[in-house]
Amino acid sequence: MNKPITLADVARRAGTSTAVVSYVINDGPRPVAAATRERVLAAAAELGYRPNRIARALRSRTTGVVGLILANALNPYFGALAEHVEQALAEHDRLMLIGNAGYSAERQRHLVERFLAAQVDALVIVSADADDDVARHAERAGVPAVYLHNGPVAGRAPVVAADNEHAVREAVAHLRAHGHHDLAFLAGPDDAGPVGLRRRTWQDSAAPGAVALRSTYSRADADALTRRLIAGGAMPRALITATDEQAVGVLAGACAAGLAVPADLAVISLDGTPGSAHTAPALTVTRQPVAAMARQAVGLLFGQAAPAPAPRATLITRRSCGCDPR
Amino acid sequence: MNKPITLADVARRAGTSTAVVSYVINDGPRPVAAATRERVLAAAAELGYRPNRIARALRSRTTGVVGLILANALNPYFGALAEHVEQALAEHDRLMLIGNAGYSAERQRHLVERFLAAQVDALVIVSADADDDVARHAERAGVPAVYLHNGPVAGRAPVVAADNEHAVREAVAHLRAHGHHDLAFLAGPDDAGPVGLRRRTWQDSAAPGAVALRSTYSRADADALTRRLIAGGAMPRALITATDEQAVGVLAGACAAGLAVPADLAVISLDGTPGSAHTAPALTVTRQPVAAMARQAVGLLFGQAAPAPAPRATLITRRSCGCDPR
DNA sequence: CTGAAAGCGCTTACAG
DNA sequence: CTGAAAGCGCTTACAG
Repeated sequence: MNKPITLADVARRAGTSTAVVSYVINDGPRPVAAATRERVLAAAAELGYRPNRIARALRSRTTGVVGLILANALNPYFGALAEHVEQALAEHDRLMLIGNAGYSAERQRHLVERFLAAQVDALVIVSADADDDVARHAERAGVPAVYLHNGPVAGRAPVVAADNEHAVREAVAHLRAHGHHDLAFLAGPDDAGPVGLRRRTWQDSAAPGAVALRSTYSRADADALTRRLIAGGAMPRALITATDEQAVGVLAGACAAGLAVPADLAVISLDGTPGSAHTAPALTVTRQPVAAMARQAVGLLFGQAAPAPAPRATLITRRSCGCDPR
Repeated sequence: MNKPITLADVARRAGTSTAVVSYVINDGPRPVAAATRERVLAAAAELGYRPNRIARALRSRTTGVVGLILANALNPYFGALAEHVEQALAEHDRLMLIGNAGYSAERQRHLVERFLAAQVDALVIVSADADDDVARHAERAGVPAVYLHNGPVAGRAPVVAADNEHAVREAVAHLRAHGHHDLAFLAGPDDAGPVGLRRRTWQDSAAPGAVALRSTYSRADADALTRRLIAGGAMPRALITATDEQAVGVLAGACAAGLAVPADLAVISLDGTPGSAHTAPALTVTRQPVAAMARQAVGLLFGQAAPAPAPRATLITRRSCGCDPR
């Protein structure tokens, strides 16, 4: 509660001006004599000086804070993305403000406004709605923005996404190698974003005539759908799920209905979150390169990375496709 | 990129002073004549004025930002907590800075310093290490802090936790009602924090002589432990797991080793995250009142809630204990 | 009810 | 290499 030490306090103690103290603390932009620098550093240390970032932000128009907007914070795939964004940001000595859109375009817009009002230096958007180019608001305010995983294709802001087609082709090839010819696909509620791309790739490469199964991205919905399909005798023998959350729901539904995975149903999921290694049975997945994606997005924000080729997922074979690691 | 509108711009346009504009924008602290207020509001709207929060923060020494430190952001239980904290904060019109300690006391200390330097108005700490009373640093800086779920018992900052003993007793009673006498317990790596309390409650109420099983809070570890126990013929018939992550690992290990849940092994977990409803088989849990906990913690920060009784978990029976909802 | 002005703690031309 | 000073955009006593 004791009043904080300011630059002026340090300057007084070191017998110099605030300008010089600032130069020492920030290592620039002007040189300082070695002896003076020592005195300043000593004074700062003795006083326990900590710069007031708010004052610095007001003056230099940069807060050191980046906003992350998440389509849905409770989905572990997005959680993993957030985690890697935080790490990449920490390496740039930036703090992360987080907001959860909960799959709502309106909440997403609201968050963008709030974050801009908070004077974030930049925005990373894992969009809840690829049709709504919210990055425009940031652009208008002169704040750089980048979409991660999902964003409007026609917008001005860059979109960092994985090579979704590649992942699907890996899954298709692997299931075929297991001898499956009819490959079903559990898509999202609509064909927006990366999941739409995954659905279309499956269609083109594996099942031109088939119609995709659909559910929301919640475990509950995929679980319920699975039970319904099994009850109606309409469950396919081999299934690719667009996301891990859906795969987990499928496993739950199959278990509840007494259907054996992989004996009666082979499953491959396309996210590959860490949790997929410990389902019952363990999920075969294409593991999306979330760390690389996060790093690329943050790099773009700090002008360090040129637009790079989309990172590719790796196929991780486990039990659910019919492989048996034992 | 066009230069932002300031208070002064609005004042000029409305033909008044910046003081009056400020009074209008903030609805106080001085009254303003209705006519003047109208002019100001009109000018602000026409200009598209948005207050600069940084300047406001420097002057009023309050940023509208609260820091949340998470023991481990990738654990869905903590994720759910974070989600509810964000919601409670949004209701108070506060933004949330988030940091992940990754179970490291050192990273946690570092985050506290970073957040204090960023001038957060308050701190919510889901502590990675109950022995390290990091809230003291905040207190010294005059920043209110509250621990959530886990924190030092002897510290000055309040700790908001659920009634852990109650949850354990519910689980014990339910397993007994299923006819189980020997109840094993999967605890954490040590007895710190809420999990320690859960372990001791199990010990006292169900198995005074027994020794608890232990693993870290990762699915991988609980999975591996389970396989080892099964391979060694040492798997108990009824198990309470301290956390959902461990329960999920147990289910995965049991499935991999061909052990049937609940026929050969009954399981109850003590977190009750949303995901527990869709495991294979579905987990019976005591659902911790995370929303109430988050709300209580945030309430304490804003001086709205007196220390309240610890919220209690509810038992949700599903398949893994031997109940069959069908 | 309103206005002129100080000041929050920094950064950065500018002058020396 | 260093210092005196302006100014970032607000809020808030203070005087009227």
